[in-house]
Amino acid sequence: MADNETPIVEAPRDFIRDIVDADLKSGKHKSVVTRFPPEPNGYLHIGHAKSICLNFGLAEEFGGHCNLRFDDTNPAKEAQEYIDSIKADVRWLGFDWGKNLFHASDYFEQLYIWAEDLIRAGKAYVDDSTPDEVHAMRGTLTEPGKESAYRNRSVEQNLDLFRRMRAGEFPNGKCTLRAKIDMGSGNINLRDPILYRILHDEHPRTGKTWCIYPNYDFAHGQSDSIEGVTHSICTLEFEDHKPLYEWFLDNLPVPSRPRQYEFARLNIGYTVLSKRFLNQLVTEKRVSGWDDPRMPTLAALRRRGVPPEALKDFVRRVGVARANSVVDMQLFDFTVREFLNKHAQRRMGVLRPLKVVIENYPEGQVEELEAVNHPDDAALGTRKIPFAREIYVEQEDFMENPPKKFFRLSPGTEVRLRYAYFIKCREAVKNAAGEVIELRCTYDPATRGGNAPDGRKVKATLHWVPAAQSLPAEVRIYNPLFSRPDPGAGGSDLLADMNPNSLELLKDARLEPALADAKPGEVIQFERQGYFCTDPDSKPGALVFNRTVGLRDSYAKA
RNA sequence: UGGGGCGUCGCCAAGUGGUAAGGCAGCGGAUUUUGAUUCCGCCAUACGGAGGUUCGAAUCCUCCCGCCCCAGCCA
Repeated sequence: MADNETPIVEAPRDFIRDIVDADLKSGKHKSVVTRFPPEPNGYLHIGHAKSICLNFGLAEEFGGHCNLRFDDTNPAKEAQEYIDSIKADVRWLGFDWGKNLFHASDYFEQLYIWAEDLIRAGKAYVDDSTPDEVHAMRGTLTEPGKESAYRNRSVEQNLDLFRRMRAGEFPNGKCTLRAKIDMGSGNINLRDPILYRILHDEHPRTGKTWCIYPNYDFAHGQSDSIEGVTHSICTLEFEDHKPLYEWFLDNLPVPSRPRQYEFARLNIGYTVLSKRFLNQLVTEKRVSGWDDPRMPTLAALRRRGVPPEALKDFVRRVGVARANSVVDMQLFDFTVREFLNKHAQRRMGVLRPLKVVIENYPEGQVEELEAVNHPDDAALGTRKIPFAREIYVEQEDFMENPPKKFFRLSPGTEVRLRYAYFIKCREAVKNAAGEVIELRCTYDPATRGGNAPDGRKVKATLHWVPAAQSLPAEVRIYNPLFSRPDPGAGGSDLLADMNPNSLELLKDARLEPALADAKPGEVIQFERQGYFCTDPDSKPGALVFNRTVGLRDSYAKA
């Protein structure tokens, strides 16, 4: 692409940006501070990309900063592997948290002090109820809860018990620290929420320092406040937690007053964005790993060849709003194709080869034909492709008894071989089973390069590779992981909704020789097929390519 | 039947009292050595429904309908 072709993309507008804009203009805040707060209990997926782009994007657009903060308050589920992958994924997307890397665990001591403050103020108590009792006394959606028998312990006793919880005197589940709010609230989060639970688990960062850990509600808002976060942006399901979020800010001597805003999480047709479920797929080995290219994780999209620029553009096009929605996968495919069409070099690869013998082409002769690397960007140069008597074309480019609108090869028709010659099919050779295994064709030497001096036209141009000089390769085609647009809908089993044909392995593909030099991560268009990149499994002599996305195909659709 | 949200074209999504942006998808057509790309054109008398206020409503009021979230010592 020419350097001067920097696309001018309009800054997105949405209700959150409007709020930030207004807060800055009114002087409520002099700069914006956001945060992306993942829990390191799995890999990031495309839904997180929306949050990352929103939070980091806001900081960039309004000249503030965005913290990367790990919400690591549950050592039972969290691991270093996830911390590492999350950092790699955020960087891959092109965002930089600079010095602003934090962890909820950085604040464990401060949170503990604040918990004691609450106890001293008579606003928190240690509850010895069992988990079952807590559950039973919480009430239901329509009935109020009941107050715990331990609710009115003295401040001294609560302090003593809480300190002993911290000291490790009690086993997991023996007791909890609860806020004393309102067991009759219609908002269940306000029915004396649990603040601390006992967890004798090793924490990825604090090791064995703690055996009591704060819950999300007791950690999140205070962490935002400590960091001076101005706009704490989360998804809709946390809206019910906002009164609690504010209750802590109101009742604790916190250093700043962040405000929470909620937006609708991203959903995409034919896919599931749930860390819990993705974790299950990995654990049960239904996919090859978190980066199996069929997964919606950022690691998988990267491996599949999706450029981060395309992902960001996708998120921009989806927008930010408060209405639950399911975005068409076609929009995602579109953004990927749009970027790749502009940037990917062109090559030829035959996915399902059919041998073609050009009977009037001299035996043993090989010539080099020139091909352009990008039809719209001459600066990307050209390459040579060897042409010989035996070549391969795509099986689907031949039909013995073609329907009306089939422009490709069939007995008697003439087509162009891209960058090469016109060829005419004389005969289809079949095996005992009646399958076409070879085409006998003739070529017109006068059409070298692809144009006929007599001006005659052909209706199709086919891609091809030379038989002897092409490279064998395995090509992996990825289809949606689910066979229905709304997997799991109506309570159906997610596993049962999985697409049995999500992975197609084409082990006999043949690629033009120049593809031996394909660099890892470089995405290339196989003309008339789609965009592909080498997989980490690829080795010289045993090439493996992933299909990032196919080309639009108006013929196949018709 | 408690609390909190949301309902604008097949899918997203602007619009916040002045007479329905845009994108994807779809459909025509032009160009094309990728049935790709590119380019032109078409695509909501209508904003969940019913009333009401107003000169005027998707935008305000009332009632109704539908969908989503909440009863983890998960986040």
